[in-house]
Amino acid sequence: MSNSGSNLDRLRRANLATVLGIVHRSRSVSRAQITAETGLYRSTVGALVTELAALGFVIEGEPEATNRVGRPSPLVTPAPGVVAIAVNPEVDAVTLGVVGLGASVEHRVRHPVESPVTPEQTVRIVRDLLDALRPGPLAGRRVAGIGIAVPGLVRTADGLVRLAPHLGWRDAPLTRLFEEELGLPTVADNDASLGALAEHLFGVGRGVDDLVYLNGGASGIGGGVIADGRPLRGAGGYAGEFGHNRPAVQDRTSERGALEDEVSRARLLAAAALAVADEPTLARALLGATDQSVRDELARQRRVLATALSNAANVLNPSLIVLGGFLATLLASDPVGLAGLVADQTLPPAAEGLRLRPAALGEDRLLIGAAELVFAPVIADPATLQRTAS
Amino acid sequence: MSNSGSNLDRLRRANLATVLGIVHRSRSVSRAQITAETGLYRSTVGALVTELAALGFVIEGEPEATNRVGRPSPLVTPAPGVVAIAVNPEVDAVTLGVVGLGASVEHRVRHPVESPVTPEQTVRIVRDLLDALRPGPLAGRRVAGIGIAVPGLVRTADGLVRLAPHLGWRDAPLTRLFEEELGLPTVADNDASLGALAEHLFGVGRGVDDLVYLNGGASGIGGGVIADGRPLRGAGGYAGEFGHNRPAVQDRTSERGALEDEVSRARLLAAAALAVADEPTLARALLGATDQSVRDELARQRRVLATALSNAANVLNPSLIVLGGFLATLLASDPVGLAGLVADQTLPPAAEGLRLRPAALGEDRLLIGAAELVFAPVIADPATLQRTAS
DNA sequence: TCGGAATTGTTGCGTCGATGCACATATTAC
DNA sequence: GTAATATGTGCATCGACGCAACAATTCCGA
Repeated sequence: MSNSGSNLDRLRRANLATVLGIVHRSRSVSRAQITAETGLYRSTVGALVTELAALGFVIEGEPEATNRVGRPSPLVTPAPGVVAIAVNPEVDAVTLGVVGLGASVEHRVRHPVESPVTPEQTVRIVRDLLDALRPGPLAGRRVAGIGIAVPGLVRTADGLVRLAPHLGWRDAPLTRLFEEELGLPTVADNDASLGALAEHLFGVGRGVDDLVYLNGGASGIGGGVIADGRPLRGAGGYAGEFGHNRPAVQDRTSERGALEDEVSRARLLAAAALAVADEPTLARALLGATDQSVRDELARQRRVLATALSNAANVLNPSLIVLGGFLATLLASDPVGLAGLVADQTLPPAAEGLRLRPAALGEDRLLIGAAELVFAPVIADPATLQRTAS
Repeated sequence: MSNSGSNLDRLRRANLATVLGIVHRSRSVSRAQITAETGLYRSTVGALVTELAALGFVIEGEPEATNRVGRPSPLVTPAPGVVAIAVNPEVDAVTLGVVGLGASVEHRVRHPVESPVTPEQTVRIVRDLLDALRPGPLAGRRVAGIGIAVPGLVRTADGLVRLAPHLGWRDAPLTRLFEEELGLPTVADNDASLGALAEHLFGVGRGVDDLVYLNGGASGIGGGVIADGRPLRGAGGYAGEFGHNRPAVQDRTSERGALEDEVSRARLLAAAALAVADEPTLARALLGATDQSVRDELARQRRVLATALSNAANVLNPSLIVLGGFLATLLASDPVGLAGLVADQTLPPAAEGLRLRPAALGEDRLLIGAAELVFAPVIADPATLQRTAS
């Protein structure tokens, strides 16, 4: 109730944020490009970049060799001194990443576990991993905070994990635990929402302001939405749960009829007669199959998926739908066919501008998304991050 | 590519916009309240209000009689001198409204037509209506522009009506026609999207930043979404078309299976054995019915609607779903039952924070929404609107 | 090889918006 | 009637960006 007005301080902070955001998203830009993109004057951009450099966020390097007249403009790049810790607890492992500005994943550790971890165990594992990294990748670096990609519903306001069925978590105060035990600012969000964010900023969705991301994994279908260039979170932060939607299905094969009951990795494994398989293996088996039953199951799942995607397209009118995990395999099994099914059930004007694409970022996706969560407030107000080393 | 930076000009404009926005949404606030809400200093708010008054957007009136110590703070209210023209072409009439800041509908004219109008006829009707109003309600007022609520898909970027099936319009350059013929800046959007905006700002959705609005009319079901306090438009502006979605339906009664095929006013009229009826008549007939077949049809439609609403709630996680038209009647026929069906199919955390409510604004809704479209840029930059009279 | 054109960094100054103090003003409480 | 409280008003100050002039660096053509 006391902050909608703006003053010189905020003006400065907003411009610092704009410049740092450009450097972050572009990974490397000349000062002249920043001038053009912001519309600010040369001298102002100079001062802003100098301040960001003094704060340790960017470094000014040698100009790029461009073949144009005029004085070369120095290249501004993210400083390697600031990193975020990205954490992704899953049923079979806890993955930790050290991610710098510009979404550079500088280190990744996968810590396998035999049974799903508790929140407390997750904290301990992360602490041990961080202790091990401190002499190496973390030496002399400022840790801006910890970002956690949770396979479940996270109340984003306070990082309470309301429900993570496959981990067995329920109303777990995850970020509070991390902040108390590790003393680092911690934020958490749903994994698929972070995947959407990562693909939007650094993947196939670069420059696309309205996209839907759907990921198919062993534990179901998760999703995230970018609307008008910003993550769509909803009132509590639970938005994007496409997997639990009930689309119209011609020949229902499950009782509940939710998207993730009808379109599932388990059914694909069964159709391909595989017990367990990693994603590339499953994709090869499915895409190379000549067996009619396999192709029928692929076609059935494509039909159900198409209706769900059309429902999303009618409501959200994205210009891009990004598919990850086995949903990318479903797309690859018949890209034109799936796109046609979607177009048939989508209002023509909305269908016109719609593309379907496989996700691009691979295994770094969730780490980049989780780091983005950490960097967002830092970029929004660079001056607040303390200079004290980690 | 040259505007993300901010400067003193923008700072001033942003603060003017903030203050005018507060006055617009609150209809009447004291300067002290503005000071508290913006966090700006007294003297700054004073200067801003004075400038807005000089520009003719607000007036400072007598302080309200509050029983508190201290010097009374003058009341700031929207000036009646600035109005928007709201237009809503429908199959059987063209409605025009004169709407002031603060969403005050000062005048409304309904111009019945025998057959659906063309875009060109709409322009002519509006011109004639405006000519008639000029000596009266428009005398001495500045017209900020024209906002059109179209029952169809509108490409918001340029106001091209891609498809308005019930009017028979297709790729009609509506706003261009208006601007050429009437010389007033014109904007257009889907009617339900504007309904959502109006309910968010001045209806049941006041203060709710994440809501879904669904309206049931004779021509089908339209919808609009407010996400994070802003209208969700999508890439082209076609978002919110819930009516064309295909939710899972237990006993499908239509071939296509779209929501608006299964949940329709025509089926309710048939069940109530009415040929034609206005909304209150239909509501009375349905809610007072003891006939089992009527109650069965209501229950059937509620079941289908519940699945569609759950799908929306899972994806968008709103804290409020607003139902208008005959959908409000469906809600009224069993509020607890419908809410229960929705909760059953929605993820528990998302269902927890979700309310279902009937729409509040009545027949002014679309006019207010359309006027909002006109006022938005004016509020964002008050200094641009010319002082020249209409 | 050299000079002109083009582009961009650098520096100092001007402009302008918000702030905060001191003071004036208006109301309530006692 | 006086004290306390809250708010409007005028003025000096601070600080951020824009601008103009100059310097630096490159390309290009004679």
